[in-house]
Amino acid sequence: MYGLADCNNFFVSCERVFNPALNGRPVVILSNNDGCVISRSNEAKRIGIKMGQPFYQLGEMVRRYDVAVFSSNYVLYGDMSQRVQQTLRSLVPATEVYSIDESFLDLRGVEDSKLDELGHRISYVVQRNTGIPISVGISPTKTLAKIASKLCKQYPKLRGSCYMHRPQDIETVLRKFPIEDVWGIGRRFSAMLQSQGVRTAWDFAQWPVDRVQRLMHVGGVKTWRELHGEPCVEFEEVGKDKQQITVSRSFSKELTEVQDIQQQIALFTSMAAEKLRKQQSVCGAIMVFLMTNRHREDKPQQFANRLITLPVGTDSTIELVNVATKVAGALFQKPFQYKKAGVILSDISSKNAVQTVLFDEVDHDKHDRLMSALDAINKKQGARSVVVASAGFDGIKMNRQHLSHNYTSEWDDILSINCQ
DNA sequence: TCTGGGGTCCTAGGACCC
DNA sequence: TCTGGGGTCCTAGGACCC
Repeated sequence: MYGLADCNNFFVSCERVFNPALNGRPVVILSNNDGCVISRSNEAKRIGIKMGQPFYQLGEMVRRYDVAVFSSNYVLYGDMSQRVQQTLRSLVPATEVYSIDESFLDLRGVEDSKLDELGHRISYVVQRNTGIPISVGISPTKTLAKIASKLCKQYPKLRGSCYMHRPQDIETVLRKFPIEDVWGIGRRFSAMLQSQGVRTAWDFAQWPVDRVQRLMHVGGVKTWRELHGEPCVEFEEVGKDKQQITVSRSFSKELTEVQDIQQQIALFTSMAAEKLRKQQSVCGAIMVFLMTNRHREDKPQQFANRLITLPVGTDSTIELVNVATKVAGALFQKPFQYKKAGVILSDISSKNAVQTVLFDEVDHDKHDRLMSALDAINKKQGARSVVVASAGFDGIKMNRQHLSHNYTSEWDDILSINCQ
């Protein structure tokens, strides 16, 4: 049996833990740059605020319904996520962290007769220890466990956990479960299936498998088999290293000066290199991209990007920033106004397997020592205490007008709460 | 005025090899 | 008239996830 523990309205729930006055009110959390709604309380869903909706489109609603609005505070959410994961680990044999607000639970070895009780215990203890409400689904496959956990959100009488295992129960649920809500069925396949008369997970499960293979390839077949109770998506306990590391942002205002672009690219590259060193990897290639505002049809559009292959795999901020800022300078063109930019590190491999070259122009040992010192200082003194000069001290040109406190990590914030 | 960010996997097609 | 066969590797793009 697989379990899935999914935090309810996670970002909203994190804000509510430290600000209980938000309970009962519509609450929304905005994406970076205060752009779109990315988390909603049930009250916010009820008054019709959509996932991904641009914030400015809410207009009058915010006042009319007294909606509480927050910029996303990833320092806080990341920390709360750790607490939830830690609690989960203490309750089951193994967990697989799937995203910031979801973990799969390995329940092999747990007696079937105890699963229902265990699910409810997990839900209760996580809420008690962290303040975060969660929905636990338990079923023979990951896809079915996801469906079971969604049922909890729909039916409060399940009290936070749903153990769905009897074939007749699974059939009853699948017959009502909308196809577009099934894990692995996205917008495109959902539209295709709807056009073929498939409305529910059950309708889809009735298709012959070769038809699924023909129209939806291996991914579709996996989903189909999982709905039939045959596990196809394995449990993966150990966190794998990233094969690709991206840092990109939209800017609050379009950038039109090459120096500004280069400074932002230098900063993004530093952040990406830091992530790379954290997983003890090196990258063999770096891509830089600049893009204009795709929503402004009245202005000239550009998506400029270039991939640079490095002679030797590296994790040095200095080396990567050098390459990236040069590329950014070359990509930049005058009439365009850039709204977003980013870097992608790829061809990632383990640091202790670096291929050297005969005529290496960079003293990698020296860079290693410098990077270790830099990471150590920034860990102790706070992120970006020491930066490469080209990244500047201004940070990212981003809007965050509704930011909450870093309740779990910043002493100053805690003091300011006590003073209120 | 205003519209997020970061990933993975799979497939098709081209380049290249013998 | 008529132009092999079978691989591998790489990349771009499309699908999906949160």
